[in-house]
Amino acid sequence: MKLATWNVNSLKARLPRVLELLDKHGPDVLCLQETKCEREAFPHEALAAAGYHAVEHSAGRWAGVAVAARRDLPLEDVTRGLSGEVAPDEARWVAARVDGLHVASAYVPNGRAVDSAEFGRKLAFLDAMRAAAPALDVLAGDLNVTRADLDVYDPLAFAGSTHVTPEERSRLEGVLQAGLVDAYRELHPDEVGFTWWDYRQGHFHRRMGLRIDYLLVGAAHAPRLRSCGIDRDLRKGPKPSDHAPLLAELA
DNA sequence: ATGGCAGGTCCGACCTGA
Repeated sequence: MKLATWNVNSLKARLPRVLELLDKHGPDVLCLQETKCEREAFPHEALAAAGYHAVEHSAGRWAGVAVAARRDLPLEDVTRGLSGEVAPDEARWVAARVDGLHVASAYVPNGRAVDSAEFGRKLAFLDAMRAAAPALDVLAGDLNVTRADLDVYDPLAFAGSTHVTPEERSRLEGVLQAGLVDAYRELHPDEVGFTWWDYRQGHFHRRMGLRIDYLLVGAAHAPRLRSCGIDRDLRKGPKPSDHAPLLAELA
């Protein structure tokens, strides 16, 4: 079973690259974040032509998430929105049962600044994810938290910023303690695995990134993990997202 | 020290992202 997750920063702008990913990797399940489209504008037809179908939770110009799957894998028990989240209309969570697995696609709020109201809402979203985690087999998405300093290109430069604080990191650990395993870190304990790079100043080519996208799998599935990696090639080329997709394979 | 890129939308600056 091939799993993938990608923050596409507009599904409309990124549709050619998403189709490229499907053709190149043929994942069974692809979780998407920042689709940034109205529900009516979701490109179901283009995905169908590529052999996929999808369920989405959309909020127009901001956020938006989806779970896509190979056409022969039904998407059942769809849940839009995360129980306990502060702003359910922001479309940051969609979950479905695929091939017996309960899969969620998550886009955690950015948090803006540590002293902002948005930061408290980010922590609340992470707490709500912890509560939902025990019922999940796969929690994939842009969690907007670096798990450790290894996941930050310059920890000193990020001191005092969001994405690196003990408050955020302890909540991410809480999600893992609820029964999930960080697939990339499980297979690559010491490797840098950035998934996001600022568009500006050539950060991507200077390898100045963050690891903020995750594939978390239920602890019972961890022994089935065969590979997990980031496809940097999809961060290159025409009109890339500022995130690269993260992929994993379960035996 | 500042802004730098790319997406969206109120089509022209402004907001958001991380």
